[in-house]
Amino acid sequence: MNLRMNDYLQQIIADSLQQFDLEELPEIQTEAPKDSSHGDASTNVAMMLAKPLRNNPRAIAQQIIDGLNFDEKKISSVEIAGPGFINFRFAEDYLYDELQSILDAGSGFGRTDEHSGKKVLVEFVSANPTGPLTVGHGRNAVLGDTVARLLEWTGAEVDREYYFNDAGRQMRVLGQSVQARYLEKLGKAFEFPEGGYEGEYIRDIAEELSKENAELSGNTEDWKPFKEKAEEAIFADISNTLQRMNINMESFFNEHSLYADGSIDTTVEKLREKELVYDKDGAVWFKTTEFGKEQDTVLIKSTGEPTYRLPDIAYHMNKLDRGYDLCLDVFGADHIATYPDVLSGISALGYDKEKVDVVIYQFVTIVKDGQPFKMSTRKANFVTLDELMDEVGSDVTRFFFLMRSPNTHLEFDIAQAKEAGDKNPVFYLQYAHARIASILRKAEEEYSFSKEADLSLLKHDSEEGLIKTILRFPEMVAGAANAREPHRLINFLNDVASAFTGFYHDCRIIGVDEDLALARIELAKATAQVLRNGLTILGISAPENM
RNA sequence: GCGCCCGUAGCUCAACUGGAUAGAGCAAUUGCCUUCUAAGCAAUAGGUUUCAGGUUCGAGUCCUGACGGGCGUACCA
Repeated sequence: MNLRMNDYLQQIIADSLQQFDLEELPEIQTEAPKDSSHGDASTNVAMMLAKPLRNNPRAIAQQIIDGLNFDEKKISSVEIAGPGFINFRFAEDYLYDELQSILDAGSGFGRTDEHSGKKVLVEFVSANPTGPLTVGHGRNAVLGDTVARLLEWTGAEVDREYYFNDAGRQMRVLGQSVQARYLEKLGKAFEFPEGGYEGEYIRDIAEELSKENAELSGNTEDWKPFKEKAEEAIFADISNTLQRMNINMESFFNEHSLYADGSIDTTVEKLREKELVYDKDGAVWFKTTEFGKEQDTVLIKSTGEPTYRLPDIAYHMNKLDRGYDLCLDVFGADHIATYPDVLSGISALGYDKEKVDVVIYQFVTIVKDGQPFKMSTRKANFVTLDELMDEVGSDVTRFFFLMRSPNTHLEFDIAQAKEAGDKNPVFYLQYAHARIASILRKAEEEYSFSKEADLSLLKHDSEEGLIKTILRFPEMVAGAANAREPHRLINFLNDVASAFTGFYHDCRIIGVDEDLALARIELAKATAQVLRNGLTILGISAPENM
């Protein structure tokens, strides 16, 4: 069903409900039944009214239908079914009009204006630059980017931001690791740091450095130039990986800037003014018990170093200060603990916590050689996203991370992803698109296109079924955007491809009567358009040939 | 102990936020390329939705309690 039809149905049902003396109108839900023999749309209002009206649902449904005033060009039949559903069937004229509107909207079909005028910031990836992005980061990266794309399609103005911290202990160890490899390279005495980074990329960076500048100090206190070089090289690598995955960040936000501009200090002071902060045992504590937590939380350690919560709070205030109406954070289930504290912090300081939302995804289990594979950047035990993309390309990579609900654990079988064959459901979608493109190329040769297509010739079940399916696209995009669940769109596109295949099977295009052929060509074009638009949202290519 | 997520076909997962007969893909069996792309299609088989209660016209979905798994619960990020 499409959104306009949805609105229309709700309107005429609401009008009919006027006949009952209701204190308040129930929420009118309309939906497309799973089983198309039940019609094209159905509502359950009659059942919901059974209790307040003290009548049986089927009787109420009949009264609602009797009072229904509908346009026969849109609705062809209305009937009661089952326990009290009211089922609507769309008129053919309506389908043809809507099909035409898909063709007219073209690459814009599926866009809605629900969030137009809204500024949204999606923060994701946000891996510290200690090494290349691994398959472990993939779900975050792809999910964040695709949610951003979905929101753009509902009208929002979206910025993508990468948050990082280049000042912590991790980064010091990184610098020292590079330094050690550098000294090793020059044949000098070196000591590899405790818990250092063992990856080959560290040697590469050291190698670079030794070519550029062989005068660096071997003094272990002088690790900073090594850290800087490493950060630069690793960020270049990360940016490159992101670009390969079709991800473009508007900004990189360095946690350090929150110290530099004093926001960290200001945040603590403001919380102290509200008496939400106190000193104990040399540390600074945040009274999270005021917000329902069992314990208070340390904001600044007795060493004087803040815990990550403090900059997190300051960072979110910074985002809201930049005028965003919605700040979305994307992170794995292991980071969930920080989120309530951030909300407590910002709302205590007068910010609207409704403007901060989070997309949480469950862990990815990497399966390699049939076994679960534990990755560690430090121990150089990982599969990078680049390696994966070298094998399967970015389309498959993106698709794999998107095809499951963020809410469930994702099993990523490297071998299966590499097996670029039938096991890869992404090809099913791309294949449907390529097949249509091929048909359209052939049709160019066969038909003159001198007259306008008469869409009302599309009367076959497979034709009407396909039209009804692709019409749901805008509704599906909006639903996936609001739920922040890209996999819904994938499921839908599978339905589209499958409906098209049915049509392809039942209805030939080339070789039939020209008028009918022209109408079917339009339907094929509209289908390709929906597939293309959907794949665009997913950041996946829609090939003309396969 | 407490909190969050999860438990659905042999395997990996859906089920449009409470709807009608729980669906796909792999794997299995059987058929289909002299006609628009067989990376495909058609068909068969596969289920007490972990278990036990409850809420209501109606529960895979909500509530309670078991059982099983993952992640948190740090002066680590």
